[in-house]
Amino acid sequence: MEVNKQFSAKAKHDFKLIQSAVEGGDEKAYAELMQIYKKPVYHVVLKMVRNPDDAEDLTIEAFAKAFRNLHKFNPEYAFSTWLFRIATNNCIDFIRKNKIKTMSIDSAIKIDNGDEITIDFKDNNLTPQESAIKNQKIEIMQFIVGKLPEKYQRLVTLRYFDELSYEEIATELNAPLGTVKAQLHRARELLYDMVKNKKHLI
DNA sequence: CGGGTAGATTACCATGATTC
DNA sequence: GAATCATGGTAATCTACCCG
Repeated sequence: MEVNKQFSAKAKHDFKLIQSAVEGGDEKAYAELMQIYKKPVYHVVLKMVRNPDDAEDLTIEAFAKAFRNLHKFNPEYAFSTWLFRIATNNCIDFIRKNKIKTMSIDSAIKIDNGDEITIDFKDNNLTPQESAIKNQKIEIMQFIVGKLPEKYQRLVTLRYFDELSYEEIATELNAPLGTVKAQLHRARELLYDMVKNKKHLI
């Protein structure tokens, strides 16, 4: 592990610790790294989640992840940079998870590929006209899909209206399969979101 | 039943945009 | 110019279903 000369003494010290941690399995080195960075990481995390309990958890998680992957650490960058990125990414994922959890309680949308598209609205302004709305579900569906970012429109159209397989879509769009899967997943996420917050529809 | 597979979800990370 | 947060790509993993 060659240390870049332009790093500060502090950063160099970090590298030493990392080295003895990862190569020598030195418990103390781990402890010291944690000691040094625990507070800063905690504060970063806390700012993102605005909840001390979650911040505690996420801080520990971040360290766990970082240490688990210490051998993959690229010494081209300062350790702090790397650590913070792990911490923030972890937070982002956490926040995402929570967002999903809190929605889809008062609204549900279901898409399956048997040519059936159903949308259920279940919130306070339930009216006798609700059934009428349901009759227009496909139109609504197309309307909502029309509001998606173009990228996703394409995906959703191919998948749910043209009924192509993931692989076919991947070929069609010349994109990796994993990308197609993830993007479609996100498109669905967006749809849920839109149905929930109807303001987005206008 | 079990293993094969399409599809769905999740983890991980990089980069971009925005704000301070 | 760093801090903060969003968005996106990729791959691994999980799940449900089918067919033998």
